[in-house]
Amino acid sequence: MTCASEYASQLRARGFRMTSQRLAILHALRHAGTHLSPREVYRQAKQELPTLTEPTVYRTLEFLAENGLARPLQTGNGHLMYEIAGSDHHHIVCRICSNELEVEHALLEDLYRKLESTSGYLRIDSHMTFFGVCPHCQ
Amino acid sequence: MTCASEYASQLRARGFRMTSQRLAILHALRHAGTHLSPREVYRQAKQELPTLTEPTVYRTLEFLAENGLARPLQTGNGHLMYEIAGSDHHHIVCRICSNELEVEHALLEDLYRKLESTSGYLRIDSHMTFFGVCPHCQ
DNA sequence: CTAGTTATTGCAAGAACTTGCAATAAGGAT
DNA sequence: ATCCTTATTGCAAGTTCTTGCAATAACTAG
Repeated sequence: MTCASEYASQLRARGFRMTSQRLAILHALRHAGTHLSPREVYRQAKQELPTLTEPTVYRTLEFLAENGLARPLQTGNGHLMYEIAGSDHHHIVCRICSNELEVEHALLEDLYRKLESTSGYLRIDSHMTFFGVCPHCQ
Repeated sequence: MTCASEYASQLRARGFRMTSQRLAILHALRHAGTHLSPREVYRQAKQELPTLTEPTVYRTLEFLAENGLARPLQTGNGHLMYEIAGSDHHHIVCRICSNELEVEHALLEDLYRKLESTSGYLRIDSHMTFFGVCPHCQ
C-alpha cells in the first residue's frame, strides 16, 4: 500500500476525504523532514499544486493535527509550526541562537503522570517545546 | 514607593525609559489579574491612553516580557497571551472546553534538572502550558 | 532650567492569518 | 457509469500582527 493511500484510508475510516490539497500538504511536510511554518508549507505545496490557496493551508494543517497526521509545535514567538507525525519527541530551543535539540519522550513520562494525578486532567499533550540557553551560547 | 515608580526604576536601572504607554499597558495587565491577548491589552489600555497604537502594544508586550515585568504564555492555537509578572506557576488547559488550572512550579523542578543535565542547556524557560482533557469533559 | 542624546512612539504600508458563504468534487449508493 | 450527499475548497473581505522610518519625548548632563 502506498504512503498516500495509507493516509487516505486513515481519513476515510473517520468519514473524511482525501483531496489533492491534503496530499500536497502532507507531501511537503514529509519531504521537509523537519517542522515548517504555515507559509513555508504554502510555498512548497503550491509548487506541487499551484491552485492551492492560503486559507486551505491553514485549515488543512489544523485538520491534520487534529487527526494525528501532523503535529503542531509551539515556537518561541507564539506561532505554530507543523511537522509530519512520527516518532514521539520534544524540542529544546536556544533562546539566543535558536539552535534545536530533540528530547526523548521518556524524560517527560514522570511529569505527565504527576500532572495527571494532581490535576485530574487526562491525555496530556504529547508535545512540548522548551526554551533554554545552549552550551555554545552560555 | 508607588507601584508605578517601582517599575520605572527597574527599567531605568537597565537604561530604558518609563513611558505613559508602558504604564498604561502594565496597568491593564495588573488590573485584569489573568492573562490577556494583545488585542485585549490594546482595547483596555487604550481606554486609559487613547493615543495608544497597535504596534506599540505588540512591541511593548514583547519588551516587558524580555525585562521580566510581564510573562508570555503559549496558547493552544499558537498565539501569545501575557500576564503581569508574579508568582511562578504554569497552566494546564482543557483541549475541549478550554478550562484552565494552575500548576505549581515545584512539579517541574525535577524535569528541568533532568533536562539540563541531559541536554546541556541552561536557564530553561520558567513557563509552560500543558494541554489535556479536564475531569468534566472526560 | 536648558539643551542634547537616543530610546520610544506613531504612521503607513504590508504580511500573516481568519471567517462566511457559494461553488466544487470525493466517495458511497443505485 | 451516474447521481446524491455533504465534506472541502476558493473567493473576497476582514482582522491581527509586523516592519521601516521619521517625529517625539524621557532622561542625563551641564
